[in-house]
Amino acid sequence: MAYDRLVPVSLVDDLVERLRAHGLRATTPRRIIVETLLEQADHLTAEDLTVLVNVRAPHVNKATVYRTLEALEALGEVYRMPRDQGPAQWHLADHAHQHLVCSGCGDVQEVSSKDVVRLARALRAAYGFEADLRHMAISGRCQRCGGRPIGS
Amino acid sequence: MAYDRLVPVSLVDDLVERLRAHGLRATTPRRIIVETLLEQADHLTAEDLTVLVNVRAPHVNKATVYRTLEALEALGEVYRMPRDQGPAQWHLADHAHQHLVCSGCGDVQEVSSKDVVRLARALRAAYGFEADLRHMAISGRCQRCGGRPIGS
DNA sequence: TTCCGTGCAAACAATTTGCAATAGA
DNA sequence: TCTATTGCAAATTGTTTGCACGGAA
Repeated sequence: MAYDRLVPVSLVDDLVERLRAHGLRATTPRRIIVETLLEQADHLTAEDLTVLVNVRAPHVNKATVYRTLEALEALGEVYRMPRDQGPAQWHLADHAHQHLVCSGCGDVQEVSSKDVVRLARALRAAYGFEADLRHMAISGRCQRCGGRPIGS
Repeated sequence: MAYDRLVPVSLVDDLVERLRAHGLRATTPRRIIVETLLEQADHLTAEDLTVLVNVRAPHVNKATVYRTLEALEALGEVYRMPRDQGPAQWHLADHAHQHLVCSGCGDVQEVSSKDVVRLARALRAAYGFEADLRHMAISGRCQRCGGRPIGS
């Protein structure tokens, strides 16, 4: 491997090991995809991820990236966040947080609020619904966009 | 008009009038789309809506339905709810409610909780983010699906 | 040796767009 | 009349799939 590592090998191994624990094979493309994913702390699209992966491994195909993301999603290791327009964004599920999605500029801000936990408790009590707090997108206007019309 | 009205004409007029107030024309296709939308209290996809509209007006095109929904969305009259898989669902914005989307069976439940309002207040205070509560989808597991794996 | 995972290309689903004809103001 | 809106078809975008080969177990 000729490139610099931005993420400890152990973290990559850890995630790849979890793939193997579910009967999936630890292949080179998957290893590179996982490593790239871990380097990018925040959200990115399948397309973004493919481009980044291809810097290191030009032969790795878009379809493989999709299939790997799908596999990781099934294991609960990553989340897919569909958006109003454009491709879905993916992010690691390794920490609980919520997304504030601005309908003005499209910016996504990660937050964490104990009021979210309270809301989840209320939903469980009232409807028996187990809310997944690591997978929550709240639409609205960020401070910068305020009341301005979309796209300005 | 030969078909039965399930929705008061005034409601349709009202929404069509709001289109006109924004410089948009009150055309027959738009009127039928709006009327059909008002009849369907809950969520439906652009495809669903097109089929329903075509029962009355077979010539109205899918593209027109999309363009009308887009126009109504820009006016804040309807909301688009993108989903993990499959087409987006649309609903009227005439009442505030939240969506509990079950990742097991795909079911969408409408709820309303004062804890949501509390959460919105907290987000405004902490981040200056104006959450749009009429446009909120919470993922998780409904009571029926509980801990069962997806698809079962 | 077995068969899962891959690259490639083609299919697919949802949505958007270009354009000439039509119809609202 | 003037121009927004429409139907139609084709283009785009994002994602999934079929298949034969290659590599992990």
